[in-house]
Amino acid sequence: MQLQNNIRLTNQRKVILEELRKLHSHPTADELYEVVRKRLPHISLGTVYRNLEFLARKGMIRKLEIGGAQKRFDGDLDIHQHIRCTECGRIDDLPAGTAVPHCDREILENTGYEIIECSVEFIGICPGCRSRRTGDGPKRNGGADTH
Amino acid sequence: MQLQNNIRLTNQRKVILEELRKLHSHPTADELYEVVRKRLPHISLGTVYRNLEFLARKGMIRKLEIGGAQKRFDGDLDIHQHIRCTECGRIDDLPAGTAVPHCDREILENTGYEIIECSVEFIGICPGCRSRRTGDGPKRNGGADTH
DNA sequence: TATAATAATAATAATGATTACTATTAGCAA
DNA sequence: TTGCTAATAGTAATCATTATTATTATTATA
Repeated sequence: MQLQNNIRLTNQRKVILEELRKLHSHPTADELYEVVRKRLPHISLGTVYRNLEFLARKGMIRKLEIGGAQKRFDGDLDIHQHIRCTECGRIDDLPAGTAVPHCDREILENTGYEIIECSVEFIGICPGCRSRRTGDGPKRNGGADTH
Repeated sequence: MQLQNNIRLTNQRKVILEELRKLHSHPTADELYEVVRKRLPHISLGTVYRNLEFLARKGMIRKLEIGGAQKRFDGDLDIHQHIRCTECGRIDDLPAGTAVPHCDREILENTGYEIIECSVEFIGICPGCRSRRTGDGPKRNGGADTH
């Protein structure tokens, strides 16, 4: 069995893909590594990095084109935008159609760029961090979950 | 003379701010370091990093909330969006009003986030890289400059 | 099924960007 | 001027990611 032509199905690759698709937290490579390690205790972090890049290149997962110190990945291929918390780095999905940029095609063409994608990212403070600042809410990662 | 209350005006800080404001290339810390070094040959890279963070925190420059491996800074405080080349990392400005996202305020409020800003980033391939791929154009960083 | 070709792996080293540390210097208020 | 202290230069440390390499596992084919 193969994932598709020319793609070897290693157990590591299968588990990485399965676990990423289960999560809705847009994990970094090391976050996913910790999850995958519960099923494959001897997997190496490099394997997680390599497969995330590989799967993204094959179009099977999304590598998020957003800010922040670490790369983040998304198993959900449906078009949707994100909102990121500046305090804790948490990323939530926005429902499809929430933020549709008005792209003036002519002006874009005037820049000479060949457009590949448009990324709309909202930046704010998540419910968890907001209540943590006032001290009366959930202590960690509490609050809204758009899933 | 001070930049404003509680802000010491060191020569390094002054030069960093001046040079960043002159540039329209959204430089990384090390790119700006190379420029500043021409005026202050003994300045340290750490000083550039520290002051860029400092000036951004004071609202005197913008730290760009966009993708890519390195942080980038902008001396232009006017609201405008960017377009980034996936091949060379070059970032150009889009004219104000080019990409105005349709933000459904209600839906955003439903996520519970306190919105700080909305970043619209177009991702594509710049004219320089496009012609480099076909081999008939400018060899480095040629092409559109929206300034 | 056995075998060969080679892609993928684990472990580790190396790299690149950024931050932290520390003794010294310099900006600014009195 | 003097003193307080933030800022600096130089360097080390950290963090995320990529590269290296010997070994293992997957797949195509005999």
